[in-house]
Amino acid sequence: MTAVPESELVLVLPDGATRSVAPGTLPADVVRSIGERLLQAAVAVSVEGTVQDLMTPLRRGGAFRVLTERDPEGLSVLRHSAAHVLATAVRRLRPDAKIGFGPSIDDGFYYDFEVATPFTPDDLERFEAEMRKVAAEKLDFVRAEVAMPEARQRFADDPLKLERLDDFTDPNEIISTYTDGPFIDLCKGPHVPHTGRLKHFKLLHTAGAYWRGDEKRQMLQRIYGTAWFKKEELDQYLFRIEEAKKRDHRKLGRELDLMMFHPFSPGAAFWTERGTTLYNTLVDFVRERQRRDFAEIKTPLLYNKGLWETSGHWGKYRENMFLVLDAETGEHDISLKPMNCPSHYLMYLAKRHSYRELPMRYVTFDVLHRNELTGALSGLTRVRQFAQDDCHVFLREDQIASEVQFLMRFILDYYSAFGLTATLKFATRPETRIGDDAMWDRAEGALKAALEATGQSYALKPGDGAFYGPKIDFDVTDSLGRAWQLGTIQLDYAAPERFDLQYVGEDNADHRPVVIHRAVSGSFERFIAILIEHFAGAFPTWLAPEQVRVLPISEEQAPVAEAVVTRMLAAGIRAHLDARSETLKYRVAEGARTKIPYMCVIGRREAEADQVAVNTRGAGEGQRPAPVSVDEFISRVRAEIAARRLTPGAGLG
RNA sequence: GCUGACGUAGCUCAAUUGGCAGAGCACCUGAUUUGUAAUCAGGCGGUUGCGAGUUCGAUUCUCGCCGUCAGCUCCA
Repeated sequence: MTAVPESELVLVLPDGATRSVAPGTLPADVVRSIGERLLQAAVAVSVEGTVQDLMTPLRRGGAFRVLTERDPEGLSVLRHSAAHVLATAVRRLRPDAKIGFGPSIDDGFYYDFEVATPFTPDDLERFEAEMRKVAAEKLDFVRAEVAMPEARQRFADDPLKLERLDDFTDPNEIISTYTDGPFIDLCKGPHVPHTGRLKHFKLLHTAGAYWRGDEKRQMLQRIYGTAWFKKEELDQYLFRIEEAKKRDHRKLGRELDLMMFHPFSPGAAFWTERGTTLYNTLVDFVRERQRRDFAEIKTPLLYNKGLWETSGHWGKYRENMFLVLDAETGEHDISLKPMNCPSHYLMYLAKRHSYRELPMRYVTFDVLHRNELTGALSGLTRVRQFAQDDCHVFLREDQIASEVQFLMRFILDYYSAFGLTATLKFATRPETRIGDDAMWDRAEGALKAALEATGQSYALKPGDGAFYGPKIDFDVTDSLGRAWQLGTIQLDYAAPERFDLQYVGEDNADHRPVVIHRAVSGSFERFIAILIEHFAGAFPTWLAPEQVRVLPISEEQAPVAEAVVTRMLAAGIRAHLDARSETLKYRVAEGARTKIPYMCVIGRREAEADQVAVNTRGAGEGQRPAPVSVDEFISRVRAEIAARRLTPGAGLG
């Protein structure tokens, strides 16, 4: 090894070789020294794990990796550049547009513009066509580092950029601009070498977005797009969007006759007979799991505002509560409950409790109302009326670890019953919080210890906890790979104070319990939406509103078929008869479309032998159903339901 | 709440520049009694989301309201 002057940067290549270069050297030059062809393929480089582009001077040494189209880190660089290409195109066609921010995001990018008249779908097409021109021109992305006065001068005509420049308070911070052709933007990068690298992209839609995410500021016009290195990746992405649309619970919910909505009650579902069966089956499932260790209670739906003043909700969240006029006082000082917590505290307060009773777990499935903004409503995932599997645990501080472990096991087991897996997030003390540091140390320590005892991996979300305590969030991933935040375990030290909750300890003195808020499904409404999309409407037999449909081939078998249905109902199977005067073909097609797990056909042969010919969902068209004795079929389906198997298969036996 | 788009039969969708609102499926009736992914025929079904305005005439143009969707903001 030759001695390297201290001022030199040492770059360690993946194969262990080193290069030493002067600070300020461009990565492009380093890559060229490795190979001209590598330079052609390079998208950006990674220095000590930080992605930077080829035209940003090197300021530090360390592990040096060249990123090509094969490296996923390169994708966000491409997308960010795509945003600049979009802005370049927009400025060509709409020179008056002021430019906001244009970052890369999951699956794509966006750019915000301030324009006098909003964009139309036609504009979007013209912008995309113009982007293709900009890409074809292969304009180099040129980086420049400028001093503040110069930067102000360059962006003098763009108030959005000038405001952005105000954020540069640290005089040592580098202000950089990127130029591609005539377009210049204040931007720290990184970017691909030139616009020609952008090949496979599509503009998706426009939307309004507040400047700097502040609803008090003006609304900008945001354009969303997606970009990929390979055409197949773009096609796959667009295909995935289409598939997701087919599974949309709002569409399937109507097609499968599960629920509906009506303008007279926005944000509240009407559950059909089938949907109600599904809903109740789900609630029964939770009930069964909670039978031993939880106490289900019901509390009132309406409360005087005094309760919300005590809980602290009246001041801050009143506008999200449905207030009811009290005819006697003439005031709106009654409200529908938006959550169950305070009512559980009142139940707890009604008696003196011994340390021996703890942990005590109250659970309630009551209807809750929250007056969500109209623009926030969306199908079953964001509603005004819903129910939670809402539990509050009252416990001693020394029980936190074991309780958290218990609840976590409960939640994860619950998800796995649906074939859903969850990732865990550990959220710690936020900026604004109550309680002293010692309390937070204890709470976070206990939560963390319990988390780690489970052996589950988790991500840390520092500062994302509730204001009253740390929490564990459960993000569930569905069959399309989408993540949904469902379950939560939250430690609460504030509520026991506000409500003056107590228990009598071993020492015969009063002590303050801790409260844990726990939800598993989040809300049943939202959970059902996720289940519909996760299963694409093809529910496991135990959840299916209609589990078996019995089809007599002709009128002759109708009485036998009806008797078979009766036997199935008696065995606890949700069976229906379809003896309509339609062809078997027609009835089978309809049953398949409705995603019934089993269709039992009864012809002359089956009727004589007390058998059914079973069509199993998922076996596909043209399946050759094997005859099974009615009793055998019933016992197999019962076993499948009892085991809550995810896919029907009893008939294939 | 904000920005934009949209709202035609139960559902999915048509309807030249403003000129008699239509199809498929579903539903009803009849025929058919069917051996595995939509049998045939006939019929019912509409104050074109609601309310104003412009016009000889409005599904079509304008305004307001309601709702839905894509986002933004919010989600105790």
